[in-house]
Amino acid sequence: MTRSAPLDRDIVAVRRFNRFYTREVGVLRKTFLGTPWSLGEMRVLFEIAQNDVTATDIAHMLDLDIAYLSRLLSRLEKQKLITRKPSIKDRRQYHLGLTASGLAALDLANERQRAQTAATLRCLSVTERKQLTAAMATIEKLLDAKSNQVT
Amino acid sequence: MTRSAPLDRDIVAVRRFNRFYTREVGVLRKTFLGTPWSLGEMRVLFEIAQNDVTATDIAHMLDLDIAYLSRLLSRLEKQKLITRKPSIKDRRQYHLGLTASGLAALDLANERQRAQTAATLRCLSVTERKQLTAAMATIEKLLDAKSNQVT
DNA sequence: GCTTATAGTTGACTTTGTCAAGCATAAAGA
DNA sequence: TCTTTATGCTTGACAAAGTCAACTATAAGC
Repeated sequence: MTRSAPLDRDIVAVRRFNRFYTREVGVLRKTFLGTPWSLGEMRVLFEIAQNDVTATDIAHMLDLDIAYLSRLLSRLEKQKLITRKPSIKDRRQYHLGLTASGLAALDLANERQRAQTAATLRCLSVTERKQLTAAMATIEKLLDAKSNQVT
Repeated sequence: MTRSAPLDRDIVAVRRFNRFYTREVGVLRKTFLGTPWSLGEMRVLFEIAQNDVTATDIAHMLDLDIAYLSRLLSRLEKQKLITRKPSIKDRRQYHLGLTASGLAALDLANERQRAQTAATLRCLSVTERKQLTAAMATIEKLLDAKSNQVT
């Protein structure tokens, strides 16, 4: 298999960045930024906050196993972070909603994440921040266009 | 708490990129690109391939719990991917090494990752690829400088 | 009404990950 | 040399994450 040298170099560069960035972002792996909740719980709370969703909706959006999600939701309900109201239209479904505690948990996580990002950015000058966000926009644009082509 | 509007915009931009990129990279979460091994197993195999390492070395490099690692290594040994030779100098230690199968597994993962990256890049023009890698280099440079300041 | 599809639960299981206790060996100090 | 302490690794016990198959209840198509 013959490879073009410049493409090879680019592949190496991209893989290098992937490793770098997963390490960079990976801080929030275990407990979510010092909150008592995990990243998974947070993502589920976030989806529930968006709109009127069911378990199946969330499973699709977050690519979670429905069985795992069912137990996760039970736990969240036991912790009084969410409510499950049986649907009237379809009695197999439950409409999920946040409680006040659930909303507060989400707000806390949001603020923690904001603060962490802010701490990072404060070490940069205005010019550097502009460079950073421009570079991020460039990557998003190029990779998004790519995945549209693939799909 | 008063916030500068430009900083606020940058924070939003960075968090947006974080979500974007974790989604982008997140494909390799469960099984590693269709190989029968997990990301964790691959990372361990990768470290073992580097040089003459012990369990403690790997635990430090990958920030893994030594107990978890011990079991993971047992599993890899049972699968004939690695060897554990007792050290002569220090009889508490084991020198870890890859078997032929282990090396093959690593090669396969490597090639899969390469192929995936290549597929992404092939959708871009040479100019776009240059823009992409330049943007990645910019981000690495800015964020690495940042974390050096913090530390 | 019968069949099939869908929403969700439950049981059984593996993997990931953490913590504490324990064993053997090595290193340091008396 | 003998004791103490530190180190490398294993094991037990546990919780959370995640998968798969079986199951119940309801909905929808024919």
